[in-house]
Amino acid sequence: MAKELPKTYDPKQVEERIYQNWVDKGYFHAEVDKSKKPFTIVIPPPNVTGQLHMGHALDETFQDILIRAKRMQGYNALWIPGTDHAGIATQIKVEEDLRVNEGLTRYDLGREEFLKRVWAWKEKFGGRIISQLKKIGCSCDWDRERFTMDEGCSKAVKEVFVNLYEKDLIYQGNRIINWCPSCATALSDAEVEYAEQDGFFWHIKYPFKDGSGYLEIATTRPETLLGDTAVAVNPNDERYTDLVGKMLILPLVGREIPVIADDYVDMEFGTGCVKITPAHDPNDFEVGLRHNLEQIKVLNDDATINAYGGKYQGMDRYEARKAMVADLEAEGLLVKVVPHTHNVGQCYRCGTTVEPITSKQWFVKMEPLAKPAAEAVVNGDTRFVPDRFSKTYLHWMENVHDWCISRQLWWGHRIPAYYCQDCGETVVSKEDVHTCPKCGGKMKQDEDVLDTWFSSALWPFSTLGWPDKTEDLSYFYPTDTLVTGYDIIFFWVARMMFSGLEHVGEVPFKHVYIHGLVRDSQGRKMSKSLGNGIDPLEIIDQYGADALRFTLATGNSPGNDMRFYIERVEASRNFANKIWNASRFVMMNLSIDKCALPALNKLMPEDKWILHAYNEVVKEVTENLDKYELGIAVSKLYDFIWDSFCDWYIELVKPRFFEEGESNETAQQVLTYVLSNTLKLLHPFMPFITEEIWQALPHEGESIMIADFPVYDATLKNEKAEADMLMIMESIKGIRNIRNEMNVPPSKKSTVYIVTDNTEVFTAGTSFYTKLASASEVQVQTDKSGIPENAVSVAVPGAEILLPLDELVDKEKELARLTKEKERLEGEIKRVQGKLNNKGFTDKAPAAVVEEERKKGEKYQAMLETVLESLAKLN
RNA sequence: GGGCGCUUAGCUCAGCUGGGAGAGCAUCUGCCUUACAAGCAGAGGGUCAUAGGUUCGAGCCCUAUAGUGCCCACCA
Repeated sequence: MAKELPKTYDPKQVEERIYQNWVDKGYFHAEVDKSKKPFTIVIPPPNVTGQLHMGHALDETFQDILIRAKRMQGYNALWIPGTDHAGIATQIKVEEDLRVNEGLTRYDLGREEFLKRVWAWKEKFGGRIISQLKKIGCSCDWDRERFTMDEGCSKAVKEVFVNLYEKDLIYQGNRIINWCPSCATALSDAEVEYAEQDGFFWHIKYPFKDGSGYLEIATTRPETLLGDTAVAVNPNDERYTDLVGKMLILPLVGREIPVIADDYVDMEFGTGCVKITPAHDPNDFEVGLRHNLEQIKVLNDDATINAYGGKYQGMDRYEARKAMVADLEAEGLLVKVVPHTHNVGQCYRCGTTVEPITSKQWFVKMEPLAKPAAEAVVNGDTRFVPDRFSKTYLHWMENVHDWCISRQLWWGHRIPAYYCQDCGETVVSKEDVHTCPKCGGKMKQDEDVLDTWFSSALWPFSTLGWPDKTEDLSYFYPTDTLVTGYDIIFFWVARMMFSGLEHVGEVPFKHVYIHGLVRDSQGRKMSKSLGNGIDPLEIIDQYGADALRFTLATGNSPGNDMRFYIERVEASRNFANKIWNASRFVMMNLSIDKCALPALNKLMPEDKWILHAYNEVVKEVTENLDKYELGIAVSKLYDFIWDSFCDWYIELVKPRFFEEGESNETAQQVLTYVLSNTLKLLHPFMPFITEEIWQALPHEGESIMIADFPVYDATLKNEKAEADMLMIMESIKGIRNIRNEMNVPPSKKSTVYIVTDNTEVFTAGTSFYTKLASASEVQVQTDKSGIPENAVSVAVPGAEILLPLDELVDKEKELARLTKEKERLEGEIKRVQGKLNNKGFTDKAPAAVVEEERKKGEKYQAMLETVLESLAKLN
């Protein structure tokens, strides 16, 4: 029966085989089963732009931990995998690829051909991502793999669009939007990132038409002057009240524009006069609406000056800026140039400075949708972990603007709106519309596609079959936990929330577990440009998926960023190896073929202790998992396995393997039971190694991943055994400590005398002293008769231990050691006495706490007396 | 300008509802003890950012300050 395993754990021999077996057996697959409670997670679908990075590995590790734990706990656990078409991001990638490899643009290929290329890209990288997820160990239901542009998702997108349009929650309008000149598309507010930039304030004279002087305005974007249709001042600004209504001559252009009064102008800022360019500034756009000003668009889609620009036509925006400033200066209209740093909006995909531009786009009316979405978090239908992110979420929900959803791209869901070529009629429909219902003319579909997040927003229910009323949907929805990073709360979480509520009538998930970013060893964000990214696949290749997962799960608390560096992975790999070797030890001593607890009355003290400790870990880990304290749970398992099980229990139990009989067999049973069940607890975190070992141990069932998660067992609770063993372990440590400090080599054995009132406990521990504390012989007695005078004494809780090490003892060292110990104990006693003498403490603190202190005081006092006695003897 | 974090051992970080400061790595000492040198047994190292406050008791709760990071915001 005894089995031999290799000396070190080699993940490469194990992971692929095990994963394939799980897949073959269909363990990942979930079907509606009303006899079980569902537990559902939908994956944040990775973009098909490229490959997985460490952030994904973190995200997916957390999800797999949760889903595996729940599956073992008897839930019908479903984890839906998939990928996201990632509109702009993917299109940029493919265009780049096209440019580099073929020297072509998408226009060279044409829409249809270009889309073929993107689909090919999607097949390649989407497939790669899925295989990477598998390498991490993700237990996704691969039969349910989805893509945000597959048939089902497309159906859901159309349904939602038409639905919202009919409810008047989607509208088409000519409004100011963020325009990326490089991507040549509109962007939503969320897709613009603001970065501080050094720029200038150009102070420019705007002369009055009647020749009576000028107004001085300051601008950071002089080129927009071409589109000015007014200059505004604050109505309460006494400097300018008389001038409101007068006409100015727009420099360089010669057009007449009025001076208007509007509250928006801050009198304190700049000159108090603001040029108004309704077509190119969001504020000015609003002012323009209030004052009925003309919108003059002066930029083309590529940010060059359009026909309105006269001599500047065709120039790039910055080129035009330069030329215009020079011309203004030549005309004596430039007053001064002042350096100025300000926030400039940039495209979140390509980094190009965006231009606010009025444009005809599609929008989602947010206010009616945001309200219930905010409410659902306020009333706790959906809870953020950690809670502080609900504030971030709510602030966004309460201040959100209408969502610009149309994109001038080719890759994405085509907007289901059709326009009549003849009469201009607009029809929004789920089905293709070819002829105009009004005039019978030819219809043409809108050229634009939807924001990629429009389809991501439907993910929790589009993946379950919505809009059809499927059984899946009614059983698995709402999903239980969404796991994602704080960086996409606005992009994604918020939008899923209002979408789920609006279209399904229920929140999309009950909990949102938010994690932070994975940073490099210096705390920098991992990025391509810095070249500091670490590829999770390389880590897996080198150290194994379990080591990677353990590293990501440990030392990490919800919502906080973490640093990733190789030393941590090594420590995790070492832990895996530790488990491996402990298991080797168990197996090489194994003659039983069943994993079961022995009768309680056969248990030795150390058995009772380890079972008690194991049982406590079961309880704590379960609680930690329920509270999403994954980092705490996994570190408790680490401590239990390494410290309690390996360093103590295995060592304590070794003597029993030198003899045949019941004690030997009991030890085997306890070892097997504790190891096997601890592996179950650890399985969600380290699925591969736990499976590999579990399979090699006596077990029932096909796989650890479908075994029952351990539950707390009240019969194993044994505080007396715990206290007794702690005393024994303390005394072993005490002896080892002394020998260490005296530099006694382990080969030099000595007799150990234990003086105690508690002879029963310490006698039970006799065999441990020979094995673990280099004792040649152990005497347990209640007094000091027969013990050599000059034995070294060590005080431990419950006993005094004496070691006749006379010839080895360095008097000076021993004196120093005892003095230090005396001081330590005196300090402890002082602290405890201070507390106990404090009436406030004894009166107000819980009785149990007071009692505990009292016991400690007694223990320390006894130990101190022992030390004092030894000191006296030494002097 | 608002909001939210963080500041604990040399480094990276845990520390759950307030009750004797922890881990990993690094350093030092001694060990190839028949599971493991990717290991074993030990040691050193912290005024828990600062100042107040609440409490019998504060790393933890409250207030302020400093440093640092992130998010949001239409001052041209």
